[in-house]
Amino acid sequence: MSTAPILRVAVPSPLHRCFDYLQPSEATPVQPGMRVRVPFGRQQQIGVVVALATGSEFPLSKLKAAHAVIDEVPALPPELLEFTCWAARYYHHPVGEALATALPVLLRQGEQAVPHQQRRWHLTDSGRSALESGALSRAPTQRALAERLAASRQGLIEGLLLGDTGRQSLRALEQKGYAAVEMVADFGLIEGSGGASVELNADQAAASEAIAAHNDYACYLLDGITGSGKTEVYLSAIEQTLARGEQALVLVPEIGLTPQLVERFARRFATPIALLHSGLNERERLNAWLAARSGEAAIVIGTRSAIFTPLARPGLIVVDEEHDPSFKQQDGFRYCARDLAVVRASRLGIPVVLGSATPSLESLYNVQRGRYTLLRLRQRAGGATLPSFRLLDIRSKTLEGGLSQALLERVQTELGSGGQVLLFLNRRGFAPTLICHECGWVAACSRCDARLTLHQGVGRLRCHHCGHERRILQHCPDCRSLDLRPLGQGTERVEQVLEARFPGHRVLRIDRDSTRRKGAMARLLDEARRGEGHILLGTQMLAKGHDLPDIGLVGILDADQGLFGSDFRASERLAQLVTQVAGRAGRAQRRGEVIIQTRHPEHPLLHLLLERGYEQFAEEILREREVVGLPPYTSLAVLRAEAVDPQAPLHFLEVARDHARQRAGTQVELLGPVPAPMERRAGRYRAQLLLQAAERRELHRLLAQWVPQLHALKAARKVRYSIDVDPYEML
DNA sequence: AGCACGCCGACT
DNA sequence: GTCGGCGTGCTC
Repeated sequence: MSTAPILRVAVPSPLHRCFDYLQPSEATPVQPGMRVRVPFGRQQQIGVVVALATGSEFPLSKLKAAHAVIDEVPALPPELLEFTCWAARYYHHPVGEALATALPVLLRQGEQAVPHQQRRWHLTDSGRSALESGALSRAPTQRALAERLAASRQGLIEGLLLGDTGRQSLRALEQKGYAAVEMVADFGLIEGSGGASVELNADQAAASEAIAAHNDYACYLLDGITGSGKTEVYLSAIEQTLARGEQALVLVPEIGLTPQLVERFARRFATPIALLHSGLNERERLNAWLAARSGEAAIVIGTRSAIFTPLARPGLIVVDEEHDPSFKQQDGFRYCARDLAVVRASRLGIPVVLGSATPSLESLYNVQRGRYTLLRLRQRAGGATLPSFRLLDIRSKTLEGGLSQALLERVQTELGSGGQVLLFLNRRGFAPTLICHECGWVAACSRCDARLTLHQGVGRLRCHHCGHERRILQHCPDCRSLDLRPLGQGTERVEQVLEARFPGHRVLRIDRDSTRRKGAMARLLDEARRGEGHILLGTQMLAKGHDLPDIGLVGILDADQGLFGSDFRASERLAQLVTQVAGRAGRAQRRGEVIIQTRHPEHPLLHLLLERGYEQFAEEILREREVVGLPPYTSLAVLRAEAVDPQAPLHFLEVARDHARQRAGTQVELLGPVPAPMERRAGRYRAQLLLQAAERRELHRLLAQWVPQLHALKAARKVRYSIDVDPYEML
């Protein structure tokens, strides 16, 4: 005799465990991955059945029954369910919350997992003969409708068939039995036209063949300098995936999912493509998700969270710009989609391609270790040469809007010869500081340990850390002086200076402020591509793989921010930024030039990067990381805490640290706690405790015991805390 | 995280 | 006399 199984349910709550339930009374067969509505405390929750069990640690008599089973088929297929649970364990995040993040919001809220339905009309056989016999000649509207239906093979969606009128005529056709309606799923997919195909160069062909050589798990690092045509390799590999009848999942950075990229895919493949990005509403997101799950979508392109897309016939995963920090989620469930892509591919037994012109140190390390296979693209399309580099010492130089005279003159000659210029400054706004010239008072944020940035365009002072905003002051609150001056350079201010200095030329400013409105970015880039003699001025947004016009001169206004960051990844990021921005220079016949302004022209890292290139630079930084024992040679985790009370975070972290000490061997080092580099943010004090281990295994052994117990500590009640495994930023 | 229970201050 | 502050404990 078999008893009904017990449902092990992950409920969205910050608790690191599952809850057991009895099956609901109507005995639907329950499978893992199905959603259930369950009583939880005094509330109701929607949870996911993680497993079926024969017993429970909890007294059987106290088990409650689930209210209802929502799905007939598991919302999460077994592979995705197990993968997500694995990720929750790896990042030490509560399973219920991890599963909730993996599900589209509508499914989290209990909606049925069905795509949007549309009414599709087609002509019946009798309708066809009626049309041929001319029976509709006296009803012109009906006749027109019937003719349009006759011309379409699969029938027409009602919205497309009808304008404002014609509804009655359509009903008439239906009543006569000439037209019939059916409900069809509308996944909102893009239908590629296909056709366009490009001849690959030798490097590209070799890379694409390597990827397609066998279809087991293998991880490839596609290291291709800017303009070497990485996308063509992806497309070619995907082509072979599709030819096997399998699906491809493509992950791109947040800013990388541009209409140009989508067009490129659509022009290449005559297949349905699903997009998953932040611009979708919840219904569209669910539709795309379902299209991937059903296999309706052959290609799925999405940002970070798309790594949790169910796939009916997975065949290949691609991660474009794999070094991009936006693959790491910075709050809640702090996963890294690039790392998870490798894990998922391995579990699925399919290849994964990580592509970048500036690979992350982690990936290069994995190549050295023989875990990844390196594929190199060394030729630039169209035979374009790499730009030349020049360091410009700006110590004791007069700057005009952050530009030295030497750089300004170079801009002048470049524009004079009809070339375009790209200037890079990683600081938006007009000026990063407003200072009183009389007494030295500076405008500071009342809620953060930070200065307010002056935004002259909107006439406000803004905190870039908490969003706090105020009017621009007319006089100093300390000494009443009217002499308040902006100090330092932001893109807004440089824009003004450039406009005054080069009146005949268009300055296109591209930063978060100028591209906030929908489509603004596309319009600016469009103008840049069409025009001549433009100056492009922007923040790091410009460095992220957009299709830019040929640039004759690239200027980096201030390289020093990246040279002395508090974060151990600062130099890696600077090198990636410089290399990516420089990659915009000289793509066509002419050799471009990159000028880097610095107050540290002797800095060895800058020289290494400019003289030997990114790869050598990366090798050197890797050696340094090995010597000082930083990732990827060690594993890190950070426990962060914040509270309004200034003492509470440090106190909690001390208690937590002592708690960990009791169960940590000598294998895991506990460093700190220390206040965060910017201690107060949005009115809360922040601190962090660093955990470091030579063996990832040891770190995880400790975290697995320790993290679930933290919530029971008294000191935890007074703070908000989070655990970050493999942190990207130590802020 | 929610949500309730429970035990001490200023008010219709 | 109550309404309500947030400390503490629980969720199968």
